[in-house]
Amino acid sequence: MRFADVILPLALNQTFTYLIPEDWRDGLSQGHRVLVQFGQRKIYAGIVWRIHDDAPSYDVKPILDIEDELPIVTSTQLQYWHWLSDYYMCSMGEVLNAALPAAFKMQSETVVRINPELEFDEGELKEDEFMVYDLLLKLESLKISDLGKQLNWKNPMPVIRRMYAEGYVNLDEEVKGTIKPKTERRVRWPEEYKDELAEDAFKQLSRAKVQSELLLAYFQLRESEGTPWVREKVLLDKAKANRTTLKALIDKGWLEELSFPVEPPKIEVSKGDVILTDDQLKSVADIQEGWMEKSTSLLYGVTSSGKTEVYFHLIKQQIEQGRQSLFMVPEIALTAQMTQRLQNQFGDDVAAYHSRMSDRERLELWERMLDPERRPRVILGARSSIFLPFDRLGLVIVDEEHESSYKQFDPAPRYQGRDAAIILAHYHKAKALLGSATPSLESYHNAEVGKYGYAELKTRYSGVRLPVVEAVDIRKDTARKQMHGPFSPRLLEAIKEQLEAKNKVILFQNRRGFAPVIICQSCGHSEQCVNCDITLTYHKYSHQLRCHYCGYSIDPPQRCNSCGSFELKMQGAGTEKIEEELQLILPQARIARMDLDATRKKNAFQKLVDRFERGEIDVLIGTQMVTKGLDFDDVGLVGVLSADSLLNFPEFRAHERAYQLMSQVAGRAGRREERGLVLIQSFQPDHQIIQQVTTYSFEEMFREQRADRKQYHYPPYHRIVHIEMRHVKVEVVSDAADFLAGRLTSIFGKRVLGPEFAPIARVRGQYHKRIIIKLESGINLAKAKGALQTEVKRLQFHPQHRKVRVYFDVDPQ
DNA sequence: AGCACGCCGACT
DNA sequence: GTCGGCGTGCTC
Repeated sequence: MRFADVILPLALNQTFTYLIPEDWRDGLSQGHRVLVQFGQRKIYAGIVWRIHDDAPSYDVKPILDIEDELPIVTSTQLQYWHWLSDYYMCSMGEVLNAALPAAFKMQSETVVRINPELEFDEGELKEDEFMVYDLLLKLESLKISDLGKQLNWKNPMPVIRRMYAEGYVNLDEEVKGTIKPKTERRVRWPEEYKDELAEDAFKQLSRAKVQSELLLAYFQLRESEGTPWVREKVLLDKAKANRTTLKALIDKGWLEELSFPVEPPKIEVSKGDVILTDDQLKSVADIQEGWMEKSTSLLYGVTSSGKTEVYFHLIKQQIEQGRQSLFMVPEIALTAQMTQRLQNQFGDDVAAYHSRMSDRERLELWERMLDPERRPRVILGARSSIFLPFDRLGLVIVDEEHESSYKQFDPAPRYQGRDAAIILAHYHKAKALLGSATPSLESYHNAEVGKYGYAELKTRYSGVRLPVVEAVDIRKDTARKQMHGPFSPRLLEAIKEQLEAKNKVILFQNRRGFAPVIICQSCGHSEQCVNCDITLTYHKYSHQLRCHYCGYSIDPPQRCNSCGSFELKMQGAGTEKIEEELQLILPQARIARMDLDATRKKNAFQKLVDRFERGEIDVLIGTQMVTKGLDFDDVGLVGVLSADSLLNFPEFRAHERAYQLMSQVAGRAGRREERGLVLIQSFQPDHQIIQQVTTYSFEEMFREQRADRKQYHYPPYHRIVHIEMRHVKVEVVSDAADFLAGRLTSIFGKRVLGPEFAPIARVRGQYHKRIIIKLESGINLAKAKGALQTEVKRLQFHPQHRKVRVYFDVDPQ
């Protein structure tokens, strides 16, 4: 008897053992996708983790089906996923859920149908049973979840079970099928016909002018495309005919039709060799020298220094050795631009992978990567691309490695994409390269202590000089009431100057804490979310007050709900509001916004970028988005509207992040002939971070911040684990958190902080408490995590604490 | 996580 | 007395 331990896509910390039916004994291996029953009804597709013949002491269920001929997950992937689940303290099932494209995930649903065998009188049905019966007469089959929705019942299962027991209905577990490949129709001149027969055809069609033109067009296309199977769409376009005409030809037997899988369009390769400057060659050499002894190198390259060319050069080397490269970027928005550049260089050897792709596209890439014949050698992806089935991976590049969006927060696995990518490289014995214009403190530290190799790229090519960065003190302007909304006179003057000189302007507004809220002017009340401890923010496009956390939304009130006053005022300076204000002051200026709302639609980001590039926009107002990897010509001025919100953010990386963000956005300013200008408005212009930004003192910032990190026990000297506890009742979480913190303190001593309420104490109706563990480097991490897990499990034995949900976040943001 | 089972308050 | 709410425990 052979058994398979199967990973199920659930948050359960174990695999489940199933019997392998005789027929498949030799055909099943690790990484295969199998269909299994779990519990009394549910059917899931799981992944085979291990095959063995140790019969368990309990009854096992058999594997119901094998979904694919070959394993869809490689053993390297499984090992790596195991590391992820171990390190980030989550189940393999949770990793599986994050890793597999949705099209691979299968889950059964119970479907109800009327039992056709049974004869019965409708009169014998109870009222609720009749409602179900009546619905089924109309709809034939129905998922139980849909049935509940249709009848507006909370729990339809008891009624259904009763009806099933009486034999009125049948229940089936139906697993939704996998996505079929996208197809397109093609037509051809029937194979058995000689070409001479065409004369007969045209003779027969002499009175059907459109049809004979269509047939003629077919023969022309067959000639020009060199294939008998001509795509219908191409044919119809050429002949300017419609499908009815074509159908007539097919019916008469002069053409035959068949569906083919869509072939991806061939990509033209411009192949212009990557020619590197001396500086770039030097950094390539430095990177490779780092790789001699270390697996990871850091490339510190200022904006516009040509990091991309260095990346391309290294990727090209990998291709020459027949190895794959993963090129990770932090934002989906950036993949479109970069895919284009990569494809120009490497043709259809390039594939992209990110969350905006359809299920089918993601499935197709996965399958393509499993196929040695079709495997792309360059993958451009967002953080989730670490899960792909790589083979012979030689290089992992993490661009803009300092970006906080590499960290996945919810749901688990809460992984840091950059760190996970380094481990991915390790599992493939590949090399990793981290690149940034403002390296993260951790990476720069690792380079300095010799853990990473290090290379620099400090000259901006094309001779563009770094912009002048100036702090604008808005304390006096505010006191003297000289501010025009969010604009100081200095900034406004500078904008006007630039517009007169026909230069472009970028204005940066940090998103955090600047969402517009409606506040009562007499009592200070603002509308709160009913589920979360959060003020509802105003969304102009839907004219609604919305909660960012749970999506709860209401119409904006006419009068204050607390004191009844009609004096309600919009506050906060979101990008929308800044746009409006600036438009009032400068009615002639062409202003556009680049934020999450404005770029929600597909391609909206790219369209904005193109318009700005073509000079159709004078002023671009944006959030974090404008800081990321966009290179425009003729940006004369960059304005940071408020540095303070960045500096005062309550988290240990706030200062580092403020420096990075401001430096990145400043890097967007630059012109060929003149130096660009960057203005940073702040109430604390003497703040050391602002000073360091204006003087380009990365090194100084790094040392200061690192000293702080050391003093206050933060990374890279200490590792942080958050334990987050949630429950609907405050007392319940608080008691459990106090209890757990007490236990942990007895083990970890002063390494335990809290419990405290999370920054937003209540989300979706649940109270959040947080315990912070700070573990000094050098401590046995595995052992420490083991102890954490043991203590959390111990909560289960206390009835008053067991209902509290506990989540780990290792290396939180 | 999902789902079944079982115990207790609300209504016929 | 029945219904259905939710707390509890298990899933190979």
